[in-house]
Amino acid sequence: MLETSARLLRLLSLFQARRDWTSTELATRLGVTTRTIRNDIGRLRELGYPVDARPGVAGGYRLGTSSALPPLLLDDEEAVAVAVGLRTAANGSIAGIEETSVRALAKLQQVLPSRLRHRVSALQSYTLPMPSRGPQVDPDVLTLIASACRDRERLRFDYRAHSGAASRRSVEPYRLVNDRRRWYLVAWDLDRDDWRTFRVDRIEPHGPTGPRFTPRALPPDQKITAQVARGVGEATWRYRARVIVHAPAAYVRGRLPIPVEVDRCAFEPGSDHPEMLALYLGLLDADFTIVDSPELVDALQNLTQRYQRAIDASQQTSACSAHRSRHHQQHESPPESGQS
Amino acid sequence: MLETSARLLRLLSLFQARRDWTSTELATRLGVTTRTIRNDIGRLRELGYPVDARPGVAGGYRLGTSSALPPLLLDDEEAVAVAVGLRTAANGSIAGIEETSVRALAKLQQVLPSRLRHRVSALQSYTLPMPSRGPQVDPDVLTLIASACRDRERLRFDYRAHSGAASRRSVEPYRLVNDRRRWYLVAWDLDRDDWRTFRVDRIEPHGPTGPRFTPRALPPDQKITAQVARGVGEATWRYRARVIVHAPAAYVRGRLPIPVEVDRCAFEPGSDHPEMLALYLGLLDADFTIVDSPELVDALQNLTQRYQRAIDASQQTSACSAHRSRHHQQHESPPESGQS
DNA sequence: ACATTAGCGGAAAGGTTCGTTCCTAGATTG
DNA sequence: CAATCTAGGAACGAACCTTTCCGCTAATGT
Repeated sequence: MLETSARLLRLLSLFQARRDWTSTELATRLGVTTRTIRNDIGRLRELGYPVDARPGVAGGYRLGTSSALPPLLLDDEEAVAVAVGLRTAANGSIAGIEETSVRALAKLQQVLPSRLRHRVSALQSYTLPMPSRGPQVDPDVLTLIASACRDRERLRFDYRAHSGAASRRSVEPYRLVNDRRRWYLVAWDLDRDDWRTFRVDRIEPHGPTGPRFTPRALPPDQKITAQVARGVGEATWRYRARVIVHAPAAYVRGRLPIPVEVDRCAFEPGSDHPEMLALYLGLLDADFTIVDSPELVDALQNLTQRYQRAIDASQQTSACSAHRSRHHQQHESPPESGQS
Repeated sequence: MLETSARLLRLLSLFQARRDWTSTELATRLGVTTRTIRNDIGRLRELGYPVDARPGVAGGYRLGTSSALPPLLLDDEEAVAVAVGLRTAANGSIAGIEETSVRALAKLQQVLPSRLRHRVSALQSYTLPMPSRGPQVDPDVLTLIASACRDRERLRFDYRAHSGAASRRSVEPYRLVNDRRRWYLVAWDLDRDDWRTFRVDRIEPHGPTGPRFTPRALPPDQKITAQVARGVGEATWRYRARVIVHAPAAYVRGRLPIPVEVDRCAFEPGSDHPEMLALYLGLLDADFTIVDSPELVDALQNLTQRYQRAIDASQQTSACSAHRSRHHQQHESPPESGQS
């Protein structure tokens, strides 16, 4: 009866690759009678996957939308696309689905053939994704931790504390929490015998995941719950400005996919950081005026000055080598404006 | 023996939800004997899904990575995350996988329960995604066209020509081609009786897809092939600059996830538009010098001036109403710097 | 070293299911 | 009206599935 199961899977796959199939097409492709196909269709329906059928010369079978998602059968390229999409989503390009993306990514990563895994990381390294302030989180580390949480496996890593000192930790990972661009791991620290919260960007995993553990009761209070309650779809921004753009509303709407009040050209974009906002506004390719947002004005001033310095320095084109030596000198010391 | 097929599917699902399972766990969950589980594991292996098994007290079963991707069994939230991720990927946040993302999206969209579809679009509307120059393409339109191509169904839409005049078209869609941020549809125009290329952002679909058609031979020359040959993973940027950042390489690497030559702090970021590059550099929060890239210098100058104007206008805070009237006046006319 | 836990797989029994070959009926399109 | 599809019942022989036993091997922890 292995044949039957395989055939059902292939049927689902075919229905996802193309929408309409006649029973004769399916029969020849799977090497069985049309009667068997008919039986299989019945089986699929019994399994909960509704198959629409239409008689007549333009008829055929078609997989309908069920209440539950059928198994997805992806080919190599599509799998890579999904993985890459999830990684960028996990990185915070859309507010509210980071955690879920990481979970799905952990699921996919575990069954992803290694050759595809290489393609995913290769693709990502060529990417200049969502600009972000603050340190980047390695998606591999993220999925590793997510898997460990899911499978309840101990985790060992080096942790750079705020002070800069590194320490080796051994924890039981429980939750991965996302706040704007930052990721936190809530875990039971085995050495300290207490709950700790770690910043994921400071975690450097060490060795394979350890043995499985039996979960403890999570602390009831915690801001974990608050974080989780933030929920899907609730976009909250840290900064919000009111801006008037000197261009038709339709023009603005065409460039920024956010709701803009018509015939006003005034809108209130939000962002996690005023500098980000400034950059978005720069993309509008239209003049604008800021209403009541001193942070944004500051950010603009900051950027303008920095750009001006870059322009001045670059005008003297032969300055290349000189600058290079100057930078070498700076190399060991942190930049003037450190990360927040 | 529908039971058996359903059980295999559930087994796969369980293996994706958690990694390790003992046969007793699986047996109680599925309501069968452990011997049956053992048989099922054998079946899975015969189907090509390798199941690792380890004896002993810490042992159990675990789905290994096969050469082919097993069917993905996602829950609601994960499905939404995948859909959203694919949409952003299709929108061009990563070079080279746009077409594939749209294909996968079409596949997913067709089997996605309607309640999830709503959640996806709801989430997207809260998004301020990849900043982009040029008009945005509606992902719904994109997937609709992709489905029509795949299923060989006629398509009817209103098309805004470059001149602004709208016309109703009826076509046989063949290929969806992506060039940087733009999407093109290669189709056979039924009214003109010839091949035409349409810009997707100017397409407004009309009514459901029409009857199926038998495919014609695609023109052999065409730049279609060249576009397709661009292939996955080959990241080509339109502009490329050489920049020296006055900060440690580690600092830069932490903020931009791209390869940076160590101890040089010089790197060559690429982007589709010099202005984009300028904005990315602005996010580094460190001074930089441009080597040999006049376009980038121009872009910087452009931005600086625009920001300066915004700052000047915003300093006089009471200018709000004055500007508002000025903008009203401009409202019907396009902005000075139109879209390219 | 020993007990415990887990997977491995053969054999046999019994009931069920499968795929096929027929056939007729109903719906839709052109 | 003819062609083209799906729908589904009947019957038959072969194949398959689940279960119950059983002894075996391999890893782990005390």
